[in-house]
Amino acid sequence: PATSTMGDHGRDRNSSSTLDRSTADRTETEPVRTRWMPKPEQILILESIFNSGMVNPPKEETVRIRKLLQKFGAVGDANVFYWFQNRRSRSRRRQRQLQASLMADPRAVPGVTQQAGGGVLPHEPPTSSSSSSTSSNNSSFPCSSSASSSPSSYNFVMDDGSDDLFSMISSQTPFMCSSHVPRSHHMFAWLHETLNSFPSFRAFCSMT
Amino acid sequence: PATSTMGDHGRDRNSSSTLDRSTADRTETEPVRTRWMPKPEQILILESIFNSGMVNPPKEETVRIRKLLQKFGAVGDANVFYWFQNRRSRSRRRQRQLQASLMADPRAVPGVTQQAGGGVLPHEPPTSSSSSSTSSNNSSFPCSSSASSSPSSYNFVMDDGSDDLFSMISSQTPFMCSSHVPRSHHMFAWLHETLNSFPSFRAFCSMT
DNA sequence: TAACTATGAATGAAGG
DNA sequence: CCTTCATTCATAGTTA
Repeated sequence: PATSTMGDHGRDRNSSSTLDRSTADRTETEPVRTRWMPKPEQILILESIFNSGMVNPPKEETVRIRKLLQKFGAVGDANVFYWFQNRRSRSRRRQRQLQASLMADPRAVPGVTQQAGGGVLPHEPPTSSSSSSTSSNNSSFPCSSSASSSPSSYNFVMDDGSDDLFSMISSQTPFMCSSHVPRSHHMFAWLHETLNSFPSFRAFCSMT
Repeated sequence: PATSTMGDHGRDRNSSSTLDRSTADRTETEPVRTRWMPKPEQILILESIFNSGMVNPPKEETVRIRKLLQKFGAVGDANVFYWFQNRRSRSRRRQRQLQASLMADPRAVPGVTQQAGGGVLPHEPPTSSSSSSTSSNNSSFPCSSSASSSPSSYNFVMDDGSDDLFSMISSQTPFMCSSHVPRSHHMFAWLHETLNSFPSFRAFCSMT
């Protein structure tokens, strides 16, 4: 009872009908629409296909993939479609961000330097040290977008497979968490100054 | 220091085979990517911005905010992005739950009704459910009360121990408004007022 | 120590 | 494609 099987890529009625929450009823025919949770085997397959270069399978291919995945659990065409769409999107964004952060701090090398801090969107390296605000990153990758040649057809991009269940390079860093907690008035001083950089703030202040 | 990975909270939906991407073998070096832990000052700022009405800052603004937060500790754009998204989502959820439980039994409108499992959650401020139209009514900021009246004993003075102030502020009631970029000074109005509840802030301002 | 809570970080599903 | 929402996973911190 999950798997949305919308036959077509396009639309699907499907309104999250916000039904009752809570109460784990024992009732059969559960109305609650739970989302598809791809099983590891399914992810493996999807990931493989994606990394093989088929990042945007046509409908025909999507159906085939779905049938394949179905051997390991219920799944609909839509699920497959969405999966590729999201994978594509997030992969690209991740890539873009990686590039951007790499530009800001060339020191971070692929080896092992990931740490807390997060990134622009998906995962990104820390921000450690005093990275002066130099980053005004732009769109940073010609990427595929330009190739609008064939609609909904193979789009071999050879993503470097930045991440997947298997080639995940564990990166851990000792690193110290600078617990630099500024004194309160220093904070205010700084905050005040910062806020003043907002024209709207100055306007507001002069208004009162 | 093994940090066993056997937690297994939640996870594990009937997965057919024995294979799980999350609880699988973590035999290697600890891949524990520590997650971002916003500092009190950062939370104050984020909360302020959120409560000012900017519940969904555009990318541009997100970067701005990140740079601001960065003064108090390492943080990435993604962290900010996630923070707002979660804040928004959970605020809404609480709202829904509140309303639901309110509909079930209008009589119970306690501020604190600890109950196991299914009760009302901690209070989240009123939210005129998009009553639409005109009246923005209000203006009553949640902070108010104690703070403004008299110097309600804020022993600032101390150079360092004034952190506890932030925890007070951060728990103040917020109000949600439509997810639009207000582009106005509401944000600053709220922030300004909030900050003014800090004697040390006022002192600082009058000093410059 | 285990259960619980709050919340950061993903990711499935849509809307535009 | 992009952005947003809802749900889920994972964990630092707290509590009994």
